[in-house]
Amino acid sequence: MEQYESLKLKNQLCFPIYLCSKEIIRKYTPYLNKLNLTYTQYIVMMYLWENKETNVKELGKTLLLDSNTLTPLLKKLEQKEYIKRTKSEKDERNLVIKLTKRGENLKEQALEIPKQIGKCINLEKDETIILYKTLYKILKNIEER
Amino acid sequence: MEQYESLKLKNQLCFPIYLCSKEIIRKYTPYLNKLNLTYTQYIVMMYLWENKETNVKELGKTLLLDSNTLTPLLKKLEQKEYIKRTKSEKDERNLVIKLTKRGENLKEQALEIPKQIGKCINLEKDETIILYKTLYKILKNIEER
DNA sequence: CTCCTTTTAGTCGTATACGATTTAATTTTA
DNA sequence: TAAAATTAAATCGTATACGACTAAAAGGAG
Repeated sequence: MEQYESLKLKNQLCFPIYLCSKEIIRKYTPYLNKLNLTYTQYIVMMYLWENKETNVKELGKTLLLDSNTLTPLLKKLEQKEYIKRTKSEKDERNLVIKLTKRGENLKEQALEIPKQIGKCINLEKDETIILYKTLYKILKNIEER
Repeated sequence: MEQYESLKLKNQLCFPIYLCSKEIIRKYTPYLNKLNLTYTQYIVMMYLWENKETNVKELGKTLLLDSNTLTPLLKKLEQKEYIKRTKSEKDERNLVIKLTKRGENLKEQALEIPKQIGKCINLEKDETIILYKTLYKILKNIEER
């Protein structure tokens, strides 16, 4: 066992995670282009398709992103008229983020995407479940320490 | 079963991969700061600690990055005097990338990092192995189609 | 040998990602 | 209730990440 074994790329766990993240997102790109969305914009839209209304703080807590990333991204989504950004009346520090009709309608077109990506990733059902569980375990472990 | 179930964030596989990538890299950051490296610079250094000499093409093939990302990154590593960039004499299209003594020495300090990150991720041995295999399977599947 | 193609880096524009700081609104506390 | 502390979003600077394009060098066919 060599002294620097632990520093070899093939022994890193984060490296294939980093690669998978990049490469899967690359696979999303042609489908997302059709909807005029980037991957990060897409997961914001997903959150809104589920929740209808949110704010920067809440969204950031789910996506693990901060206002420094979200503010410009949300402005872009507003430009595309997929969302509306308005100050909350109850608490003007809060920004209310809502889907527009157009943003809501996009959901229909998006339905094709998970199918296509699933085909690309092409794992067995049980592999997928284990992977999924392990990833969320890592996230839980990391946030703890 | 709801019609839009497949578009919920909790049913996405890429989403936790994307989160894990970001969050693990966030954990790396304080350790990498001590070495004055970013995560991407770190994996470039890892490649060089293993291979001593490379070029943009070869490096990009391993890290799945292109010259548009690597060129500025390598220039920064050269500024820090961790690497040297020189045109190949045999083929002037090729850029020879080599460690400096200083870059080589950094390896010693880096040894602590995998230990610390391992503690953070905190998976069982067999979980790690399965995760690792599944991730490389995804990468293989993706590059195929 | 010369033109054409291929290969390798580099450049440019856009979009995250994030640490650090700022601004404005609200809440707490003395 | 006025000052201090907290909170939410925005701003700023730096560093990827990547599609599209450019420039320069090398290789190959006629």
